[in-house]
Amino acid sequence: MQIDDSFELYTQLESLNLLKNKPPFWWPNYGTFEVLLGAILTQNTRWEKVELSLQNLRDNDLLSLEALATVDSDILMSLIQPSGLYKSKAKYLGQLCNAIIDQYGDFEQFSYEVDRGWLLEQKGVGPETADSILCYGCKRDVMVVDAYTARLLDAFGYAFESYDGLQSWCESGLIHHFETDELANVYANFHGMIVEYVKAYSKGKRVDILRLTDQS
DNA sequence: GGCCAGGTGTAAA
DNA sequence: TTTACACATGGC
Repeated sequence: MQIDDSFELYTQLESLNLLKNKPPFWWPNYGTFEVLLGAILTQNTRWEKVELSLQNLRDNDLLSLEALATVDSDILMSLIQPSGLYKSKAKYLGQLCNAIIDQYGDFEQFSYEVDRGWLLEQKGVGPETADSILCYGCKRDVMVVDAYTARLLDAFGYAFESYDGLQSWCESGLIHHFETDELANVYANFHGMIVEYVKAYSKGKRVDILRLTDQS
């Protein structure tokens, strides 16, 4: 069996109830400033390590735009050390927080006004991080794709040349099946389901798609 | 012990 | 314009 479009994949994933024990819209603290931190900290790093760093920041009252914009960089580095790549991440986080304050004032305004182009201009923010911030932090109708997404679709015989190509395939199959104001939540859950599926049903780098194809 | 994780920036070729 | 490597920690 083949997956013809992303809507078919989406409905198959939904039937597996993969998000039942997850936070709403998958990413912890969806729609808050904390998502922005997680998006940077999780780069090439396991989420459990990000949680350690976030807890360190919380214990030091640093989970705010203003606090992170001014905190001493040595302190920041030591608190996010569990997530690895901590020197770069500390620098990028500080710069990003300062840029947001300069450009938008606060996180709420940022979340309404920021666009993908502005995020991509910031050091340390590539396509996946930008889209994670837009989708899970700013509640925008943007689909995050990543190595898990590519791996799952590879198992169905799909290959994409670029991040944008993969993203377009995911979004275009869904866009006509939902109301415009539903898309942000649909994309958020879709990406979350993909990650959870691949985590649950992979052996090494091979994804077992039988769990999906067996459904129908 | 080597490969990998919810990537990105930079410098060679 | 593509490719290779560094960034850093810890799980398996």
